Amino acid sequence: MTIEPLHSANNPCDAGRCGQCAIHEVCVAYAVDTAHPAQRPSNRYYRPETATGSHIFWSGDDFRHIYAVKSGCVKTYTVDEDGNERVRGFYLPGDLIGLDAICASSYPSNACAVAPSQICALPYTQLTASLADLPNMQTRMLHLMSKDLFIALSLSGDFTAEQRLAAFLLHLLDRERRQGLVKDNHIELLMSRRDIASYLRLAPETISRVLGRFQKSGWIQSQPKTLKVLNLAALSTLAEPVGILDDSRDLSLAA
Amino acid sequence: MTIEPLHSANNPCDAGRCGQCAIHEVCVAYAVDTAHPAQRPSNRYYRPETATGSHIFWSGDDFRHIYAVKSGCVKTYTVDEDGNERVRGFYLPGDLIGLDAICASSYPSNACAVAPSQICALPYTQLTASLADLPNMQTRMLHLMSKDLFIALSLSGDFTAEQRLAAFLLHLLDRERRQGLVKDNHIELLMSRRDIASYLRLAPETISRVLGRFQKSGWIQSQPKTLKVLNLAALSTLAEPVGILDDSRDLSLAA
DNA sequence: CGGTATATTGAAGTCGGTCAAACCCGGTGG
DNA sequence: CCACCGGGTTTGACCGACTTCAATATACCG
Repeated sequence: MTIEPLHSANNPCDAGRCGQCAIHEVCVAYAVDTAHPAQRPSNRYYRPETATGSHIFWSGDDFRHIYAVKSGCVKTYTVDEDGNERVRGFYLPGDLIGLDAICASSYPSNACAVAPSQICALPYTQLTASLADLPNMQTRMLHLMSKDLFIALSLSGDFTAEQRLAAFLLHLLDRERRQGLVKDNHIELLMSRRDIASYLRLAPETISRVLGRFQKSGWIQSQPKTLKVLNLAALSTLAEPVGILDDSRDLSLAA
Repeated sequence: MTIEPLHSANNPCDAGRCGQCAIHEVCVAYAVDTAHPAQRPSNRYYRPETATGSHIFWSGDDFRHIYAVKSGCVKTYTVDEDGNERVRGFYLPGDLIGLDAICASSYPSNACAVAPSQICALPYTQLTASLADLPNMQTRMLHLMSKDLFIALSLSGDFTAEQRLAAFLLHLLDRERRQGLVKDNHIELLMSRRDIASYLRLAPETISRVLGRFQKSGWIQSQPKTLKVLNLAALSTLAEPVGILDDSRDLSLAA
């Protein structure tokens, strides 16, 4: 179930900034441009770089756009009445933010950059219009939503702290590897321990402890902002029950 | 963000069994027929009733169809190497099964009827073809996937047993109410305690205990296969942090 | 009816959470 | 250059919610 790139070699949009974007081959925003070349320049969705901590939208804001991540990392999160923050998802280059808002009139969560990020805003109405024009893009859209659903369902299971963290690390490694960012199984942790903990339904202390155990076992080399995987097999075995590492499933940039 | 019914009053497909189906107004299968009237009879997707315990597909089966639930209830579940079963979702009339397989070549879970169920099988290729023809249907499809994603993300949070079970019961009540099946806040529990427990990441014993507590508080009247909600407000307050009860979000049949 | 699966109830155990203190590291300013 | 500061991270001790194990009760179905 492979997907062909959405662009053609001599597409007029390539003149714009989109064509130079690292992820344009798999970008839905780029595809929208391709469908509407009359509306050049093709970088009309492009926004200035979003700084760490800046918000893209807030919970309750009117749902108007789907956001495509070009670079960096974004988290979505909710805050309950006691002020507890809960991270619902991390979004890396190629991901779309706001898909869980389509069934509503407003966003169900806040979206905030956890690293300097480049984001494109796609008007939802225009996006759906383009989907009808471009069968390839419709396919890609369904794939992206299916992927998100699959990951959410997989990770929502009842696993040990070790299993969930192992799965998370391997998923990150896989994503970064496909972006060509990985050298020697070296992962860059763009998000804080606290955010990882919240995402995995664990306490930050637990993250520290588990990483400590992994390190003591010689499976990883842990540093605050980066992390090196030394024993992929051990982590894979541990993470297997979570099920998001199945190779037949393309959960990467291109999915 | 309301969606108009997909059928027109004098649609030729109404002659088939689909037109008499209780959920045809919101059924994607019905919409596929509407898009291809030449291929009548319209009930070609219809399958004989699936008995309780019968499987619709198995994990690893080639992904070819999306299944639409017309009546009854289906669960999807995985089994890890230790034989532990984990329920990933319950599917009620109007729901689509297999959306998390779109990004893969095979189904990631087993699907099994937990009550006598009527199921329609939609070939995925034909479904995507129809999506391009019918803007309304594309919208509906995106809504359905968004809804599933939203629910999965919401329920995947780290909540107490009480919160999760309250949210589950209210969600069930809401769904059954919209089907017109609810009389006097009386819920029919088509699935077993064990399945509910697995779905909510709890032990079956915990389900019993919490239901016992709810009953002792006078909030519900609990019976093995049915359940009556006596204090909706109390349950709603409890379930609020889970967030799947937001009225602005149409998570029902029609979403 | 009896037999089996499911549901309930009780007692003991465990994993991860909470709370508190120590540590580390980058940034600031003297 | 170094002392100080403040967030994030790490580590330890204790605690609590849920699980597990075991026994009983109830419902279902031939």
